Amino acid sequence: MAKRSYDEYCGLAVALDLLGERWTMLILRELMMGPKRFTDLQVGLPGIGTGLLTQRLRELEDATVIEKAVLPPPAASTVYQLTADGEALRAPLLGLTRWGLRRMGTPTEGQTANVNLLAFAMAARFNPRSSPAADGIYELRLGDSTFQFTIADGDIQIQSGHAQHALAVITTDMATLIAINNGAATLNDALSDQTLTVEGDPAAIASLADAFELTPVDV
Amino acid sequence: MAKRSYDEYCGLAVALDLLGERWTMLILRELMMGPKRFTDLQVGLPGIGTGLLTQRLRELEDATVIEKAVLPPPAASTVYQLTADGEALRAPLLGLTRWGLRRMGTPTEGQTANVNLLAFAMAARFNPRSSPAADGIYELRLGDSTFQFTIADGDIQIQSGHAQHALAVITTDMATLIAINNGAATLNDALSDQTLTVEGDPAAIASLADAFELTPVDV
DNA sequence: CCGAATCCGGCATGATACTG
DNA sequence: CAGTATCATGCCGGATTCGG
Repeated sequence: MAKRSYDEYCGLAVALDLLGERWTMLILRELMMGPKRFTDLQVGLPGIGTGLLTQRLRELEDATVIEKAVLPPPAASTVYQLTADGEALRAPLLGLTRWGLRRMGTPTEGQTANVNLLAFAMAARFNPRSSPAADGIYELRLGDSTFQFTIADGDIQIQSGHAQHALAVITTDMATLIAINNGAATLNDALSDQTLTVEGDPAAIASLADAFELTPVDV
Repeated sequence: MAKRSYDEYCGLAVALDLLGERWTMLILRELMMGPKRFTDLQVGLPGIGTGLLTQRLRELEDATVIEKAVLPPPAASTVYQLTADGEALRAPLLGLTRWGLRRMGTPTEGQTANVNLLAFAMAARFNPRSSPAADGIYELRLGDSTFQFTIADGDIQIQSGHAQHALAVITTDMATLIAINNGAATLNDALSDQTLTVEGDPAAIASLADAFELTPVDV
């Protein structure tokens, strides 16, 4: 039984034949934050059935967009992770995410919001055409979770976990990030009432504000 | 009856709630080449039913991604065109297209290939990070069809129709573009057997080859 | 000829229960 | 934990029809 296809000699049609099915791009979003297990993916994608997740993972694996890997002992659990082909989707998917961000206000009743999604939203704000002044490694602490941002060469990478040699460590909470994201508060507001604090290079926050297209801050 | 939604506070999920349904992004691809009528869209999207096209157009219109416009007399036909919100999708969609291009070989039996799709594929090859040396307006003649490329500021626009003050006019045919796109031939090959010719600024072709990530040419 | 509504068979999806 | 099996539902694809 042949898969449904647009059957057009067009890059977009070919890409969508694989990525355009329901849930597929959101699975890749999850994996852009680092390797994940089957169950972790399920948690990050409320509403997907186990059967559909299995099918999507197999399609992506067959297309060499993701691959299975076995973590070293003692964990020894199998995880899914992006291949080089999958990594190449980071920029366009972040572009779509940037576009979607502008259409979001405050989370509505029933809308899932969690630290992972907010950290990802932050990463998507990064402007690939910003000056390289913001290049470097940063750590974001959001409630109990920690993320690492790596900015280099007009690209941004986000991983869950601690950063090794961060230029700056940013500590804040979900409510503050939501407010900054939808324009209800500025970075300056958050800095002055200490709902967002920065340790490390004080100049870093100014470069980041520029790269993330936030209102300029007083350093 | 509420529309199906991922219900996540995430830019990508919000974008896909609108754009992730079948055909939607391909409709936008069609409109990225200029305003089109209902029937022209149908022709460019083999397999879509009239009902589904109507529904998708309405969804996109309600979301202010596209809008209806009435052409001035004597044409006086209604066309669909991108709004500013829709234009903002150009870069991410071209990014997805670039990704898909690398997964295409020669057109398979039953796969639709036409001048519009090939011109679009060419536009998608453009590297937004290339040097501004290629900035300008170009005309591409492909069989009986003519397209205009406008390169400026790291963005490329493609429209069907003649260009006004083109730096160069490139004339070629579908077979040649397909071969160049999938690496079966180089630009140099095509230039030497005259299956691709350039009128105008001879330096333009070298800049274009760089911006489109083709093998360098001997000028 | 263009734009759109309706009907319907078939397939994709979502939810749940079950298994190694 | 990592899937497989099953089934009800609803979306999609194609044909037909209808008004401007």
